Formats: sequence, C-alpha cells, structure tokens
Amino acid sequence: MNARPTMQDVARIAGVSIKTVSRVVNQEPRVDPDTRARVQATIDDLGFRRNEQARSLRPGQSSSLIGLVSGDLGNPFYSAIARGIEEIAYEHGHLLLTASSEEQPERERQLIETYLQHNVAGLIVAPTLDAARTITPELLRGVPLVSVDRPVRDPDPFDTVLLDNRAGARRAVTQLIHDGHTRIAIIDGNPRVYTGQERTAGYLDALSEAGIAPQPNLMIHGHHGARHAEEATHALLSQEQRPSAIFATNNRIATGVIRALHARRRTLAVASFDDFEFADVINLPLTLVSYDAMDLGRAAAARLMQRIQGDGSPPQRLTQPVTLRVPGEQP
Amino acid sequence: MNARPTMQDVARIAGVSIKTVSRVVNQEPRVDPDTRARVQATIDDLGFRRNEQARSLRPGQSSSLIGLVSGDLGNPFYSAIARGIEEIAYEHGHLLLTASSEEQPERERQLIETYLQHNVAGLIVAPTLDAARTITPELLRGVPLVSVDRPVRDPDPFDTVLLDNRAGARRAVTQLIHDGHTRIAIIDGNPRVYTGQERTAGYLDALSEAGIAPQPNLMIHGHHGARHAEEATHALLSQEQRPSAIFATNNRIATGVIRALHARRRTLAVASFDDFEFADVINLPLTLVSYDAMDLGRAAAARLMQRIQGDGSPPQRLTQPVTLRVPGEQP
DNA sequence: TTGTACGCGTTATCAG
DNA sequence: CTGATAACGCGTACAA
Repeated sequence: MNARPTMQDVARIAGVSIKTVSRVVNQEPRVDPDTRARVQATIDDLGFRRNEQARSLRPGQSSSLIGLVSGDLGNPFYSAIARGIEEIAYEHGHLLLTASSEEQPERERQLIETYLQHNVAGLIVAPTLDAARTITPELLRGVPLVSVDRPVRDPDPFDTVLLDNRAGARRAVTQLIHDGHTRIAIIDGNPRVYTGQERTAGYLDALSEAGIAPQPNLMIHGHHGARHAEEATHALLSQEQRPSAIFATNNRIATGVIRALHARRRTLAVASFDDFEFADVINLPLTLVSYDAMDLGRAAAARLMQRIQGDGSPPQRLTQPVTLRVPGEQP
Repeated sequence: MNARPTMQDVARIAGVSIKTVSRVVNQEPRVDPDTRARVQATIDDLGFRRNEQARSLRPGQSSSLIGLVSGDLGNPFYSAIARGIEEIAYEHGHLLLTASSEEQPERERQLIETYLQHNVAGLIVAPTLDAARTITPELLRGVPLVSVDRPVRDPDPFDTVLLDNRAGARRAVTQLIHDGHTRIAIIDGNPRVYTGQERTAGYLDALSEAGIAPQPNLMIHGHHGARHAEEATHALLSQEQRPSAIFATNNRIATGVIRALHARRRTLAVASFDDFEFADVINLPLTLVSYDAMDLGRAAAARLMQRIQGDGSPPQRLTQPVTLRVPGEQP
C-alpha cells in the first residue's frame, strides 16, 4: 500500500531538516521544545518508524539482531532455551533469529554464514557433533559466539553454558544406590554426544563411590530415541543378570524405558536426566534430574550481551545447577 | 578482529570495478568468464559475503526476514509451529525472527512494530485475545500477515490457518457417545478463546446429533491451566450427577483431569483435543484429537511466501485436518 | 538550536 | 562486456 515514510518525509512535512528529525527520534537533548513537539506530532501522524537496516548500516552501530542455531526448535528442550534467550534479548532491545541445524554440521555452518550476512551482533549455538571442524574463529570474524548445552570443542575457544551433567547423573544414581539398588543399568544414546558422555561418567562416579563394579552387560549405548531405548529395555530384562533399576541419560530414552516396562507390566526403579510432565501420573518409582532449560538460554544470552557490549575477557565455561526430583514429593 | 571485506575490497584487489563484483556475486550473465573466475577467486580468498542489510536498503529489494509472534515459544505447540515455518522459510531463502507476546496485546503490537522497523518481508502471528484492536492494516502498511491457530478477528482481513477445531471436537465426543456415554462433561479454558469456543461448539454438535440435551452442570468454563482443571475435575466428581466421561478442550486441561483421576484412583473415559506423548502409558481409556502442529506452521509459511511473491487474492481461511487417535491402537 | 554534506555497502542506470 | 555515479535511509562531523 502506502510506501513507508522516511525521515526525509517527516522533515519536509514538519518543515525542518532531516537532522532535526533524527535528533527527535534519538531523543537527543539539544532540540527546541516547540520544534520537538511539532516533529513528534508529524512522526505520530505519519506513523514514521526508523528503518533499522539503514541505521545499522553505519559502522559501529551493531544490528540488534542475534542468531540462534539449535538442533531442532521443535524439541521442547531447545525451544525452552530459545524462550530464555528471547527473554534476555528482549530486555536488551535485541531480536532473535532462530533456525535448526538438524544436527548437520554443514547446515549449521551455512546458517551461521547466513546470519553473518545479516550482520548479527552475536550468535548462540547448540553445536552439532562435528562443529569443531566447521565453527572456527575465522568463520566468525570477530562476531561473538556462545555455545549452549554442548561445547564446540574441548577446550572451547568460545563461551559455553552447560548443565552440570556429571554431578546430576552421579546424584541420581547415588540415590538409586541409597534405595538399595546394586544392579543399575544405564541406557545412553550416541556415545559421541557430549552430554551423554558426561552423564555416563557421572553414573560411573556413583558406582565407584559405592564400591560397585560397573558391569558391561548393564551398559547400553548407541540407542537413539524412544524406540531404540524400548528395545534395549526389553533386551536388558531378557538377559540373565537383570537390573533392578535403570538410569536413562535423557527423557527420550526414559520414554522408551517406561513404554517397555508398561508393556511388560513390570515395576522397576527408573532414574532419568530431564524432568517431564506426567511424571507424577506414572506408577513407577522415578528419580529425575531436573533443571530449568530456560535458564540455560537466559545464561547464554546474558553472556552474549556482555560480549556484544565489548567484554574481552577469556572464554568462560558456565555450569547451570540441576536438582533431583522424586515425583510424589511435591515441591 | 578483521573487518568484514566489502565489494569495494574485492574490486580493488581483483582489479575490477565494484559493479563487476556485484555481477559475479549476483550471478548475472554478461561477465567475461576470465574476469568472473578472477573475481570469484578473490571473493573466496577474502571470504567475502554480501551484506544483506545494505542490499535490502534499496527499494524493491525485500529483506528475506520474516517475523513470528506467538504466545510463548516455550510452549511445544507454538515451537512446533515455529519449526514448520522455519522449514518452509529456509527453502525459500528466508530467515525467521521469533518472539513471544505472552498473550499481551500491547506487547504483541510492539513486537510487530519492531519487526516492521527491521523491514520484515512478512509476518506470522498467533494472535492474542485482543489483537482485533491492535493489529490493523494501517499498522502493517502493506506488509503481508498470516495468522495461525486463531483468527485476528472474524471475519478476518488477513490470511488465516486454523485447525478443524469444531469437527475434531465433534468427532471425539461422538466417539464417546458411541462407546455408550451419555453424561459427558466438558472442561474448557477461557471462554473468550477462539479455539475453545469452536471446540465447545463441536461438543454441542455431537450431543445434539445424538439427541442428548446438554447439561449446564457438566459444562465447566474458565479453567485455565492444569491446576484449575484438576480442581474442576474434583468438583465434577463430587456432585450428584457425575459424568462418565470428560472432554478436555486442550492438553493442559487434560493433564489436570488425568492428575485428578489419578489422585482419586478413578477410571473415567477422557477425550481431549491435542495428542501427547505418554498417552500410551496412561491407564485410562483415552480419545485424542491429534494433528501435526508443524503442518500449521508449514501452511502458514507457504501462504506467506505466496503473499510476499505478490499474490493479491482475497484473504484465505485454510483449515488443517485433524485425526482421532485411540492410544493402544498403534498407527 | 538547526542545517549541510558525506559515508555506510549494495544495486540500478546509463554511458563507454 | 565493463565502469562511473547516483540512489537507498540514517547518523555524524562540522558549519552556520
């Protein structure tokens, strides 16, 4: 419809120069109150809005855009992170671009490049497995990046916000041991995934502390998604040395475990990283490692804002706390 | 670190004019192959990337940004929509901005304004209750908008993508009637919400078709969130004329209903709009209205892409299909 | 207090 | 086939 009005238009109609309009828009002090009022009236009248693209074209003016690359925004874990980032970004007057890498490093790199073409002020990335190859300081050209949930590589040249994966797993498994369990199985996903590695290490920590020797036939790896975990559970319960408890390293695996137990009408103690709704309605003794995924996003965004504002300190690794929850005990 | 190279830099180093670089970057045909190769080599060498902000500063060049305003990106329903939008946007070379209105009309309006300041090519909005007042064609100034999940107003001057709320509810309740139920309660949220209204209408359709008179004391409204629905369920089960089945108009309400039934160790038939994981593990006869939320996003984005490409046809109302699912019956 | 002139990085026009 | 030059909308020196 109507073309969008520019400062030029406002200036012409208000009978002032473009610079005066700029001063009013940017709330600069040295403007005559009458002039200011007249210009403001024209702005309101025309519905003028500053063109942010033109504004940030000037050097020094950063673009107030930040970019997020996660594995899959449809995954509630990542969308909670996005929501947390959004909240902090909004408070700082930034907008958030979101895109999903689908865990493909090449797509991830491409998305970052596209973001850079759009002059983002900073990036937050939940890195893919092979991000270490593709995400480099040369790619970024000085644009700050904060990784979340997993590090880009280890040690990481970027700021990183992680969960306390190892301690959380250790505490959950220790709780199972406290409850008298000694044959505790673990079902993990892709063994190359950082979080799974840490959580497996925590599982071993707990066993070791209790003087329990880990049993290879109780340690299942490479079972991605609920379906695989379901099969793995059936396999575990069919073998001779059956576990009395199962530790699932994430909630998709926990879902599979619960499905399998439900199908067999078996009651087993289940511990899991990640909390979930309906935990209270499931008739199983559960021990859940709980945390606020939004806080991960908030922390990552807060760190990024510091970087955007020029913080040049060495890369930080921030660890977010987790808590143990036993459903039935209301918080 | 290194400043970002510009076309100017490429031109200087390759020994050509800036326009020739532009031609190579934009794959325009009339360039000498040798020149093209030399320029391309320089581009690769310097890692040059076109500045999209500068590009879209020119009139006519739209910005390849689209904006999404939903109630809460942390809500899996909305994040699935966002994921669907993202997918289509990516295929068309567009990037997605996301932000949450928190169901506040003023914030929603502000976010739309901010998006417009950033020159978005189009908008997708899951409108708040009072969006009818704030989202107007004047606000948008010709930028296309597609509403999703709810219309902005009725009739809607914008394209809208909705679920088949009424038919879905009707089919679910009809299923309950088929199973022999006649005292079927409904628990709905805020009666001003469009989807709840439609689903309530579908509930009444089903009763009417079966010749069952609706009973006011079985129709509960205004119970937002799982907690309220839990209380409402307790109240329903404490009154004289108890229902033998409950229809929950969304999954948060269903969660409350299931919690209450679990607490009372009661088995009741439950129908609900919205599918959810764990439905298979809950020991209750469930009837779920299921759909793919990503498809909502895909449809909205596809429509928006048509508008961005200049489609000037009258506003469309697209209805996405829903299916009935009875957990236990594997798909 | 206000205005003029220039530059940001790109694309479009039009001449060579 | 190639290049000089003028926009695009805004902010910033520097003048007035």
